[in-house]
Amino acid sequence: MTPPAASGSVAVDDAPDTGKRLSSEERRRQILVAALAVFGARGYEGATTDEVARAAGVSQPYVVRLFGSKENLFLAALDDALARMLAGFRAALADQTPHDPEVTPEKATAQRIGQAYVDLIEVRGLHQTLAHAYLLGSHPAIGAAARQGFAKVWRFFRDEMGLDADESRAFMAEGMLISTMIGLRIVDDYGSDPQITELFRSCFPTELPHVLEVLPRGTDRW
Amino acid sequence: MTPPAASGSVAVDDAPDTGKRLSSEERRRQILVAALAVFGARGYEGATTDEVARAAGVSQPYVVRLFGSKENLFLAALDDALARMLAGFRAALADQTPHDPEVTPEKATAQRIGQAYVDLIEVRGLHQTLAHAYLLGSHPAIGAAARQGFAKVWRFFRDEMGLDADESRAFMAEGMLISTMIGLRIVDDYGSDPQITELFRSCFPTELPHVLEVLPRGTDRW
DNA sequence: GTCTATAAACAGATAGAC
DNA sequence: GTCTATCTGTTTATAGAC
Repeated sequence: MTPPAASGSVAVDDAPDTGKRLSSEERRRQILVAALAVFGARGYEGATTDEVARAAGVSQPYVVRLFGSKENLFLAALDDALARMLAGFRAALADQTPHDPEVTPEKATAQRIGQAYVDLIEVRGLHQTLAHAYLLGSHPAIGAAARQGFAKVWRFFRDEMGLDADESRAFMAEGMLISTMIGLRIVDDYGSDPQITELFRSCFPTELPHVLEVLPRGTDRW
Repeated sequence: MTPPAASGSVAVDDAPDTGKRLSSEERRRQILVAALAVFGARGYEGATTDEVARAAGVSQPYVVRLFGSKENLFLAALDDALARMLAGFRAALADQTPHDPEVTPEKATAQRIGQAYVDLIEVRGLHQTLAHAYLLGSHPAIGAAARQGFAKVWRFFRDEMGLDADESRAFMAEGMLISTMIGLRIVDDYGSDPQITELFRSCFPTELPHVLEVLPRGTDRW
C-alpha cells in the first residue's frame, strides 16, 4: 500500500506504478504530468525535483537523469502546457456543433474557445505553470521561452482565429484574469465573502459549477 | 566607490549608504524597496534574503532580524505594494484636472486610473511582486494575504470608483494582462519581432514611450 | 530503465559582539 | 542599529550499482 501523501505536498492522483519498468517516453509523460502540478502550485524555484519525482512515483535522481536538469524539466513542462492549450483551442475552433442561432458564428467560436480555456483547469497546474513562466521574463532561458509561447498564443488569435488586435488583446486579458483567479485559489474563499463571491461569479458566468468541482478547496496545500 | 553590481543580480540604483546608522523605520523602507525589486524579478522562492540585503546595502542577517523571516518580509512587501497601488488609484480618482470634453467624466476617470496603474511600473518590481503573490494561492499565509489584497482592489473599483461588476472585471482583466507583459519583459523583444511589437502596441496605446523608457532592456537579468 | 548513496552548494536563521 | 561567524537543513546533480 502506498503511504498517504505527506501533508503539505502536491498529491497527484495518478498514482505511482511502484516498481514497474516503463518506456522512457511513457515515464517522461508521467513526469510531465507531475511537473505541471508541482510547478503550478509552487512555481519554478519553489518546486523541487524531489517533489516532482514523488508525485510521479520515481526517484529524484531519475527525474534529473531523464530531463538533464530542473531548468530543462520546467522548459519541457512549459512546452507541454502550451501544446495542450493550443490543441484545445484548435479543437474548439474546428468544432462544428450547431450553436445558438441567436449569436453570430464568430461569437459562438469565441465562446467555444473560452470554454476550452476554462476546461484546461482539468490539467492540474497547467494554467498556473504558464502564469509562473510568464512572470520569469528576466530568466535567460525561461524568459525567452515564455515570450515565444505567449507570442504563439497571440498568433493563434490573430491568424487562426481571425481576431483583430483589439479583440485579441481583450481575449487574452480575460484569460490572464482567469489564470490569476485560479492561481490565487479564490475558490478557497468562495462563499465565505460576499465580495469575493461576486467577483468569482462575474468571472465564470457559465462555468461556475464546473470550476468549483475541478478545483476542490485546499488542494495543493503547502 | 561602490563595486559594480555582480552580474546576474538585481541592482537597485538607490545605492547602499554604507556604514550609516539609520532609524529602524527608514531602514525598513529601504529594505522594502529592495525587496520589491528582488521578489519581483525572482519570485518569492527564487529571491534570497541575501540579495535583498545587498540591494539595500545591509547584511543578510539584519534583514531577517528586522522582518523576522523571509515570509514576513514578503508579506510586508506585498502590503507595501498594495498600499502604493491604492494610494495611486485614489490620487487619480481625486484628480480634478480638466479632461477632454469629448469623453464622459466616467471615461476620463477610468483613463486616469489606468494611467496610474501603468505609472506604477516606476516602482521597481511592484507589479511583478503582486503577480507573484497572486500565484501563491496555495501558500497558507501568502495565499490568504494575496486573496485579501485582490479583494481590496476589487472593492476599490466597485465601491470607490463606482463600477459595476462587469466593468470591474474588464478593468482588472486589462490590468492582469499589463502585469503579465511586464513580468514577461516583452520589452526585451519589442522591435525585433513584428508580432510582438503589434501585441505590445495594442496593450499600451498611449503609454508606450514611457513604458519603454522605464523598463530598459536587460534589466533584472539573472 | 531505475535506484541508493552522496557530494557540493546554498540559504535562512541564530548567537553574540560592537 | 548593525555586523561577522556559523549552524542546520535543503536541494540539485553526479557516481555507480542492479
